[in-house]
Amino acid sequence: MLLPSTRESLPHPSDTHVRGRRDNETVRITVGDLEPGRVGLFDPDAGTLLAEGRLAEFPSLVALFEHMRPRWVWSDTRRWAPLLLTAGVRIERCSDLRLSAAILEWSTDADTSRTEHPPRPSWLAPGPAELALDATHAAASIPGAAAAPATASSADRVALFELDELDDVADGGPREGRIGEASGAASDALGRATPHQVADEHDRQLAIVARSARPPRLRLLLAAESAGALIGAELTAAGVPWDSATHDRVLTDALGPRPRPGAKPARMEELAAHVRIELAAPTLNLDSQVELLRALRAAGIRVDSTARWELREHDHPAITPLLAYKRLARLLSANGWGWLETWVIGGRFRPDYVPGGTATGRWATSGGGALQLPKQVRTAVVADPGWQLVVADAAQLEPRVLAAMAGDLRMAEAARGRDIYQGIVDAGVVATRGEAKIALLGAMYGATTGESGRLLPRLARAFPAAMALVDRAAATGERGARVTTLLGRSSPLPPASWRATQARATEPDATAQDERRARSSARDWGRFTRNFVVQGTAAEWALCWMAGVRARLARLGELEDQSDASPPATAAGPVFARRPHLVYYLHDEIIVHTPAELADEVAVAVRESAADAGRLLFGEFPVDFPLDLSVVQSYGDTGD
DNA sequence: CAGTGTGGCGCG
DNA sequence: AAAGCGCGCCACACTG
Repeated sequence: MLLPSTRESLPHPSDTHVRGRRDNETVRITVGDLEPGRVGLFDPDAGTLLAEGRLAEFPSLVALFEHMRPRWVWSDTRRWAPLLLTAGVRIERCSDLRLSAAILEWSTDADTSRTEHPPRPSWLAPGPAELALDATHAAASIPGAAAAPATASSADRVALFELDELDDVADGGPREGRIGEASGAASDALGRATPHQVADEHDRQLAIVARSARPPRLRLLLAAESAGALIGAELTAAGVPWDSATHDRVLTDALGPRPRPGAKPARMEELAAHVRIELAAPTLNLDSQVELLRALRAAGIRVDSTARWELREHDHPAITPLLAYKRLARLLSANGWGWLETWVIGGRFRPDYVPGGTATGRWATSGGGALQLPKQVRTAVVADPGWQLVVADAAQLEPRVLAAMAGDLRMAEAARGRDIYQGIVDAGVVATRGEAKIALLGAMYGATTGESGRLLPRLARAFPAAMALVDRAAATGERGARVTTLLGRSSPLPPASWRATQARATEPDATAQDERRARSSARDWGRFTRNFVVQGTAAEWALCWMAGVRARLARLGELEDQSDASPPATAAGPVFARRPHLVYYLHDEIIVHTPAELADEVAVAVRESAADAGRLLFGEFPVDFPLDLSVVQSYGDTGD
């Protein structure tokens, strides 16, 4: 087992005197603030304060204990991990209580009715522990999951903060908004937690997990989520190796030389002039949708928007230069010289990752647009001298996840050892690879019309189990209930406005329009929950994959530390300068920056981790997760 | 004038 | 004409 959480580690021999602990127990150490500016490390199982010191001493205190390979338990990885990384201290594993609470808060797997003592209120979780809203949801998305006959007692529903600012929580209504998002008050509370409070919260969470219907799955999810949080902090610390000169060349080739502030690049001006002539609109500002739409219609081009997909359908001499202009405008505003100056410092792009930042468990980023790096500028991602990039993405991850979740053997068979879309063609389900792709995406996204909708029945006939899973998830969402991923992340409830719309349609004086609107919004939410179970479980696979890669890279790095075959990647910071390390993550794709002589071993580690992730989630179910993997100097050289 | 909403487009 | 999910960011347009 490679995932930090699931590997039981032996305490260092010299630690056995620290406390009488069985060898197979994982040591945990909680981290918190004792008073402003002072940090404490606490052993909750021995009840001992292990160490305390000034905030500046925190990394060296952690370093003192890391050889015991403890699980570091803290409120928020985004607060604590950067302090360690800038000081050159790497840890093996942690528990992020903020992210865990966000998952457990809605974990309908947790059954509070079976215990005399409901979980203690949390100073951490921003909402009431609504633990039993929909007993059937688990069965809807987890094969073989038993529905927990749980009802939340009112004691579970107390507001967890005794803070007036959180009135909206105290009413006990469903919380809306982003997963893992903390209010200002919550952030303050997080910052002030003592190591003892952190320990209490951890105990509370462990108790919820233990009472849940599927403790091993939730345990894996929380471990993976926490590993992800650590990786997110490490990705920022290491940064994406970025060659600004290459980026500048891309910009100059496309746009012309960098213009003075306020001016448009030469290529854009040329194209704009061209468009103005063709539209006979000499003063047209192409950046204004309003003006542009008016000018297009005045020129006899019947469009309802200025969107590219719509413009593309028209044959008019203004269209080609207009589309070229829009493409350049996008490049300039999203990833132009301004972006380069703001986001690339010292040869590294350091985006701010937000692990668990979306409803489905995918990550978000804030600033820099790291998850939207256009293919065009990926040539600027270049390994340091003597280093290489191992770029890998999981081929058709979501359909494979769906096949495995649903236990659909025929679909898994179509995927095994090949392109799943081709496999579907070979199985005689549809005629072409293109049709297979459209049909499968349509199944996961909830298409109803067009080519996709037309192909769905054939897919359903060939793969009834897979189709039934997503259809069930959609039906659950249409009822306004939650669905759950394989490991136990639950979807949010629809907003109050959604419920109001549904309620209105059932009133005696409801109009046809009320009913239509209710039906439409129910379908909308059903498409969300349909996709949630697949996208969310795929995100879980990716977290496990990445956690495995991280663990294996750490082992390679220990060896590499002894050698100096490659020059250090000093811009990667003190922890990673001589070790292969993750530098980029994009839903189903990773990049490892590695000393060149280790690239082949890294590639093996990445592949083995993918296989491990499949087994962690799906056991021996015969599904595979092949990777498209390349060892390159530049991200632009991967061939896709 | 700042704050908010929307269209458009990049990524998976 | 966006059929069909999840995001973030930019510029423009509108609101108060």
